[in-house]
Amino acid sequence: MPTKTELRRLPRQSRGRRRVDTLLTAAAAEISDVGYDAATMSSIAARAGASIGSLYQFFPNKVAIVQALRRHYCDEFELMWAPLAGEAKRLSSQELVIRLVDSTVSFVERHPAFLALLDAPATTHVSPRARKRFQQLAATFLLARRPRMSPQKALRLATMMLQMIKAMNFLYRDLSPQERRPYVREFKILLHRYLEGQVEHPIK
Amino acid sequence: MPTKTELRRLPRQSRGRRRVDTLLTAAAAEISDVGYDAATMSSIAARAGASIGSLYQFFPNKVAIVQALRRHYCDEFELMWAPLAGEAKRLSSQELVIRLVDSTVSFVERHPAFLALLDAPATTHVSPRARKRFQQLAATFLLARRPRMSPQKALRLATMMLQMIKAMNFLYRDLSPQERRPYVREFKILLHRYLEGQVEHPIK
DNA sequence: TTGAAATGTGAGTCACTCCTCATGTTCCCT
DNA sequence: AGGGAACATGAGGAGTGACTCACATTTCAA
Repeated sequence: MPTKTELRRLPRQSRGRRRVDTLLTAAAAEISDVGYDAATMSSIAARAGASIGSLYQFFPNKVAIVQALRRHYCDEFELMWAPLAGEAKRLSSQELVIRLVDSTVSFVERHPAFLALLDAPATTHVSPRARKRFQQLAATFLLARRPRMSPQKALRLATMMLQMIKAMNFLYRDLSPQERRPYVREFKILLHRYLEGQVEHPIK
Repeated sequence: MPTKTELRRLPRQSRGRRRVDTLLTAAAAEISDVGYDAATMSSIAARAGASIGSLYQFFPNKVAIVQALRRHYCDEFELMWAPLAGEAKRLSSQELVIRLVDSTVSFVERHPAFLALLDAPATTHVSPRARKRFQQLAATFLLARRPRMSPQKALRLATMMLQMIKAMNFLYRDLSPQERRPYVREFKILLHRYLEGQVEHPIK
């Protein structure tokens, strides 16, 4: 049976809400500093200025913390990208790509722990349902620009697009700051060329 | 200081060489079955029909095992791709892409542990030197086809290409067998369109 | 044959980290 | 004011898994 990863208890007082917030912030900082494996429950609690017991008041285990973080990230991404769905029909293909890539870069700059979580074990991933919803969101961008495309194809392209963005995140994390710019540009070109491709492709 | 990850002792007898071989095979099987984290030194030794002590005769720690595996994989990849360097000038862009992608797919089919290691911690990665050599190899393919390209650009394109192939591996691992084919095709198209792109690109 | 080097063994040590719990403190409602 | 619920604390239980070591067995060259 899978591990329970919901909050153990929902905070009821503002003190509790502040605690949960502080704990998640500390967890993100710790994970970004030392990585998922080396981030221990004690170190997270200590960093938040809380006791171990306090941490366990709200989070039943380590996975629950990471999943809460990921849910936050998911929400922020959707908030960030939601407007694009409406604008997509007015945007050119390259403008869409630029928006998607640049917003992602600014996101990972704001959330270094997101990059550190790129190779955390699969047990910490968000639910397949949430993944699907995310893909659907990306698919709407493509469908808005080309309404005649089949939903299946839109979903396939969206999956590819998201995978490319994930690949960019990996590279972004591992490159030195001055190498990043040119590669980000390269990813825009790559995505644009891929999405732009119109003619029937010769590869069987 | 970083962990020592060389072999603790080089096997001197054929018995020893067999052991090392068996241990590495068992490690790959175990990692592919349960993942890097859950694969314990005891479980690996047991799977190889050896004792813990025997395992530690040759490998000083867990990281050393994974690095030995990765070195094997590296060698096989280079062996597999080396011929392409010579043929590249005769191959069309799409033929090159097809060869690269198909050989990678057959590789990961033969070595499921390679996929399982995709999100093992960075401490288990091969040395930056080995990485660089690999990128250089990929760069020669591109240079062979377009000798007028600057080495810097070739290296940048090679890095992108390898990153795409890595992204494909992630997707390949996470997809169901019947979903894989169409996505592999999609990656060929993506790579081809990216490498084929000739005109100055409008993205700043 | 023989002895030194190579290899094999597995119970035990050690360090570490997740998580519980009994008890204390703060908050808030009536 | 008072009492119950929410929150805080940190020592310790419990389990795990990497790694050691003293000793046994096998190999092989001289």
